[in-house]
Amino acid sequence: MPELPEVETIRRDLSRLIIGARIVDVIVSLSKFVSPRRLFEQRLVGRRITSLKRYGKLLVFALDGNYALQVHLKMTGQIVLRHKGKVLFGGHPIAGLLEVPNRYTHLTISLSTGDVLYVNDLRQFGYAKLFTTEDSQKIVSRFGIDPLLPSFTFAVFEGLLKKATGRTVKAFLLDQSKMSGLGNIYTDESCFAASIKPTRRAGTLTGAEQKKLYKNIRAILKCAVAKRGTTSSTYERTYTKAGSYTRYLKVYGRAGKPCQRCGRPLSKARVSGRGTVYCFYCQA
DNA sequence: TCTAATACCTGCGGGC
DNA sequence: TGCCCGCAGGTATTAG
Ligand SMILES: [Zn+2]
Repeated sequence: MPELPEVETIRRDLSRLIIGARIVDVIVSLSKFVSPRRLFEQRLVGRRITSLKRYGKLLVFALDGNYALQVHLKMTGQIVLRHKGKVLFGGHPIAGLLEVPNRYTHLTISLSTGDVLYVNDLRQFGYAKLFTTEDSQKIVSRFGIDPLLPSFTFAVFEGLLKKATGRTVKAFLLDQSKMSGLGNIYTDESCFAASIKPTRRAGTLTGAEQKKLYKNIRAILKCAVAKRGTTSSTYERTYTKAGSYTRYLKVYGRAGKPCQRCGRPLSKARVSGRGTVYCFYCQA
């Protein structure tokens, strides 16, 4: 589900409402969703939320008392904040399911503001893990560079490519230890924009192709963040404005449909274990 | 050490 | 209608 732009959208929406709030109650409905299972509730209650940060696709709630709560939404996770009778919604949309809590709610956190935070996940791949600040920092430091940071220069990108010459471009872009934040949507979109087949080996890219890929990754992610990401649902009776990047998608979800550049039908293949859409003719 | 395949889950839509 | 299959915005872990 959510990739960098969608997680960043959640982070921005939530930050305004939860920073400074204190956790007054915690309910765990699926014990394997959280860690540590035994002490989770006890350690959280009474903490104040001091910041909300994003590392790639991971959200980190910093808490006073030297704790950090890491929440990953994986494929189908959502975060919903009940605020003054309405809900603020982020992550993977489930059509027609706006009530909270619901059968996919695994974690409920009540705040001193009266708001309630729900973490839902249909496929249960996601997690909420509580660490000390130091342990959390250690985990996050192993992540690849965030492609939206100013420090992610072309030289850095080139260096990463050199260390993965044998891998497909798709596998390389999806590898969160190289860069963190790209997922299946934005990987395919970046490859199309750069006219590179996702099946190409990273080591076969020309200098010009490397540059084009780098530029398009940044441009696409920036645009997607500005558009609040890619979401297909509308959100009535909520505070949430839907993500509108959907209408900019050139290949993702368009297999068999005409390529917007050459008009021929887009191809679909399995690359690096993921459904992959590309134009056989426009992408070299 | 590197790369690829598999496991983890539930639900949906298409084909028979 | 119901059953079976493949597929879904991710990533630890395992296997080669
Ligand atoms: Zn084309």
